[in-house]
Amino acid sequence: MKFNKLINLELTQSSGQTSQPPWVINEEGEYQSLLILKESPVLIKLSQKNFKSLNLDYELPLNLDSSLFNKKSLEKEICSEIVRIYNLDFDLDKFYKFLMMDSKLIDSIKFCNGLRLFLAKNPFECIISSICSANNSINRWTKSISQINYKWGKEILFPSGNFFTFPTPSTLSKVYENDLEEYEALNHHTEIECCVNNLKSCGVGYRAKYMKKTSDIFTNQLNYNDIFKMKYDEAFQTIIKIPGVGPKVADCILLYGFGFKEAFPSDVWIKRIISNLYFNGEDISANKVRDFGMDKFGDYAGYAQLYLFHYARKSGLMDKLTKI
DNA sequence: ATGCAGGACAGAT
DNA sequence: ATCTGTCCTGCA
Repeated sequence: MKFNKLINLELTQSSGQTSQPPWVINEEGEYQSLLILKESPVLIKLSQKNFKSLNLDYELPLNLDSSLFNKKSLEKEICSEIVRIYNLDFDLDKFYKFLMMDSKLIDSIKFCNGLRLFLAKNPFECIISSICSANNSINRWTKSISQINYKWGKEILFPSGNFFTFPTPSTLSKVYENDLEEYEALNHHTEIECCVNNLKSCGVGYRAKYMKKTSDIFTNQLNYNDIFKMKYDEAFQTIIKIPGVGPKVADCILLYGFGFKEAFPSDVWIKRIISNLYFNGEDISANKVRDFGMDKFGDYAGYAQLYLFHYARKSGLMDKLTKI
């Protein structure tokens, strides 16, 4: 299958969006991920020769009776899910015309050409990823999330290898928080050094308890599907009550997990960039940056944040701002 | 080796 | 309402 849309897959994958860690690259250079669809779990393989199109191949699980499903409707489902995750229906050319109206933003187009939103395949994975990303580096939170995925996800066998679903809120809520808790629960029947079946062993640090509490809330109180039905403000007020979720993480969850494109996640980098471009380098609060971004960019706020961040990163603007 | 980067939060103003 | 110190880990 093929999608004729402008997209830079590599850039989109590596841009640090907190929906999920980057997909796994195989020997052929394809980006692979397990998707759970109504018809069946499928292993997706994406590749591209140039930024004008995206090629899709897929595999079904081993030991699956292929007479049980309809190939046509499965492929239709796969396509609409890929269009959704990579936001392929978003009109990038129109967005670029919008950026061109601001002389400070024009350069971002050539640095970020084909960069798209990378939306969650699973909102809960995005919630946990976003909590993990707080006060953390991209490299570290993606490794932690991958470990959580294979330690407590359900394994599914494909011809190309084995992949794991992301654990459910219920499963994650029951995982030990740290090695000591695990050690006690096992009545000391093992060395504490061997206790790695716990959240902290994934390198999440003090975020372990936030993740456990959050998992419990989504098991017993909150259905994340309700968030999709809300308006942005209500969704923000709901999600910011989650432990480990402040304004920045809430906006990441709303943007990458639920597709609220009017969200403008304001971290220190966005703050430095906005301050440098629009406030003469003056020190402004994260809240003011958020208000400014949402007001200036409207429904393009999420994309503007993405483009500003990577433009600054690639153009060397960030290095310049760090040295101040 | 110590110091620092990165948001949320509790406690204080 | 706004500020300060603390939380954990990986990397200079």
